[in-house]
Amino acid sequence: MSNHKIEIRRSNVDKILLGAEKVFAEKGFAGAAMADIAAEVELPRSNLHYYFSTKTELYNAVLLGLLEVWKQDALCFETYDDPRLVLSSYIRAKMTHSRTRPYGSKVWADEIIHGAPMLGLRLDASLYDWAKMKEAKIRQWVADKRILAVEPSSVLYMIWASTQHYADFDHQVNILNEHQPLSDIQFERAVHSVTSIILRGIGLEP
Amino acid sequence: MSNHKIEIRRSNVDKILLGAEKVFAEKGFAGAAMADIAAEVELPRSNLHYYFSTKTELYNAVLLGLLEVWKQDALCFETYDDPRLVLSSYIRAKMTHSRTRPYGSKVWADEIIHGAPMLGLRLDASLYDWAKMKEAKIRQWVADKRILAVEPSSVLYMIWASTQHYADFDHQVNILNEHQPLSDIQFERAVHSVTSIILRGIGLEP
DNA sequence: GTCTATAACGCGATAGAC
DNA sequence: GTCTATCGCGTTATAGAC
Repeated sequence: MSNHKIEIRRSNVDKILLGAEKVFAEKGFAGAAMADIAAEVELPRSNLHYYFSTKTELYNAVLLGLLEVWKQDALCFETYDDPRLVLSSYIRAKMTHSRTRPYGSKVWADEIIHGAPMLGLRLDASLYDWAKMKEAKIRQWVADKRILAVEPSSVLYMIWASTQHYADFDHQVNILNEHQPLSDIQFERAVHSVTSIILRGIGLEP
Repeated sequence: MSNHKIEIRRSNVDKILLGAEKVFAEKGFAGAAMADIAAEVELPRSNLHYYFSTKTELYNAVLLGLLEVWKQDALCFETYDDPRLVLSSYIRAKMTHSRTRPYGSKVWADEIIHGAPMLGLRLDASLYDWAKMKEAKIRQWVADKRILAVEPSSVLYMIWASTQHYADFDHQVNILNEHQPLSDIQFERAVHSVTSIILRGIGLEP
């Protein structure tokens, strides 16, 4: 295949993945029609089937891409050791993705809420060891009396839930913000609030 | 209509609403077929249409019932004044509903995530004044120096997100709990963790 | 690689007998 | 009030021309 054609392919695939992320976020897997996605990316329906033979395959490609993105957010657990630094970096990374990839967050939430019918056992394989490592680190901080005696899983869940809320429930957030999306300043304030409540909540001075 | 028939109607309507809540939670609005709901409640499809003429009407009935349930959880904002008492009561009420009505929580989350296409402007009408009253109370606590200077909306969002997480993302929670639903004891621990992190996070000794 | 036409199917909704 | 049969639409996926 010529370089030119490879270029076309990559550009189309990327465009389709991003458009599909938006449409799946807005309508859910069952509610999203391939025609909707085709309209979003301005390509004919059958062109989508050329790159992704079924809707399920396209949806799975979107999900797998997101899994990679989420994992990046938690690299700070490996690079740092100080609980204040690790957690504030993690919260900021997740909040930033809630702002830059809100559709992705919604697709992910939708999939988990419905019991991960597509991810299936792959979720288990991706999630378990990854999350247990984070829990172990938090548990170690507790053992070393660097933070208060808290349930590690609860801390993780509160961070996931609180940060993703700004993406997944943005409709509600906007209503309560006088029907406006949060400004950059308001968003920065939200990052600060979530961070300081979590840090202080586990016994750290923010 | 005779009392007997009224009884049949009420019993059937309740059964359908509860079964529909489960199926909508598991498959989403578009993914849920009337046949699925009919199978769940063991009634013929057309019987459902007798009570709820369209799928949309049934779905709306489920949503409106949930709105009432959620509002009940926040009554403590009116009955108490002490921030510690109000917030711990609210968190407990919401956690309890996450445990007893997980399907309801998921239906609600699904609807908001997709931009409240069915609730539409009714969400606005139900949510705005209701939430602004809670924010005002938190803001007053800050003004009276009973809690730290926090963003009232962030506190609400963290409570909503953290408590609902145990229902909406139970699939993930269960995976990380060795593929078991949380036991009563584990759940009680989770309530305690969320409560103490939030309270301490805004400057209260739990 | 792109696009049109169509096959095959699932689903919501209703008509009408009981 | 209950149930069976059916209509008609929307959707996925593919076959095949260009």
